[in-house]
Amino acid sequence: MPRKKSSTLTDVELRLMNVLWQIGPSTVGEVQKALPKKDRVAYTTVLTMMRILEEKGYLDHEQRGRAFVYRALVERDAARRKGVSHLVGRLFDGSPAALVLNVLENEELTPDELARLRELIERSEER
Amino acid sequence: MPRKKSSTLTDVELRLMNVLWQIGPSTVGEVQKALPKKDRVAYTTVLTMMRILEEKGYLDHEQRGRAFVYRALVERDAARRKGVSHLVGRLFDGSPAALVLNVLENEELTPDELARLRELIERSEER
DNA sequence: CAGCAACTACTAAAGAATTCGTTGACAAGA
DNA sequence: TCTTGTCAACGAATTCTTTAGTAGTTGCTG
Repeated sequence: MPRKKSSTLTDVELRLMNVLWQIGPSTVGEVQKALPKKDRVAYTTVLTMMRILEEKGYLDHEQRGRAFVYRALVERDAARRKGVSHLVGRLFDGSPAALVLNVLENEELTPDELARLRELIERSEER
Repeated sequence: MPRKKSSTLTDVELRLMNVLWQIGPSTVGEVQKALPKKDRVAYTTVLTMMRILEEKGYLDHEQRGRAFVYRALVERDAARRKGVSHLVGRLFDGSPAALVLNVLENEELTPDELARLRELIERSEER
């Protein structure tokens, strides 16, 4: 039977969204030029993806001169939250704490980062 | 032109892998019955997915009587690490600390969990 | 004004993911 | 033996994802 539309941004979509989040509302050409040379795709590919992203409700555009200026409708932070909760649901039995534990155990954090996290936790514990 | 094969487990694949990680090596029938009724799929669907997962190297099987007993070749923890680093790369500029911060800010953790995380951090800081 | 450059719209195409049906083998029981 | 149930193999059908070409428009430049 059919296949369900993915509820999250795909990798390629995310590459484009990341550009928009970084440099703000941009035309297709600007977005394409902002892509790292490593995985730069054709102009028309970016164009198509932008159209699709707009169809999916992630983007908006308005005309500026002859070009379309695309703007992210989804905030980066919202996308992050969604991505995290998706991952937690799929791989961590719905337990955010398990995710954090996994990261702390497997990734090397700098002393600075550790200190900030500890403070954040301590503040949470006070309440 | 073409599309690249996804380097991570897809959602549907993950549903099956989760079953195998939970109940251990199982036949197709056992896996299917173990799926939550909510998103249970047809027997042959599970069969196909298991075959694909095996092709992709995530599973292994051996004959037991007439049935195949499938076994996960990828540990849950490895999949978790991979999932996390994928997410960090796509959404958190490669910063695991940013991910942790996001979780701590957005998810409610129990006092128990907070305490455990704090201890883990304190121990990391000592070294 | 001819021609190039930038842009959008439309089209296409091919691989990937997902879901099952059909078929045929085989075994245990009536 | 015939039936019923379990199982794997195969492949069909459908949608999604990703990439990009072609055509046509418009504006700028020499």
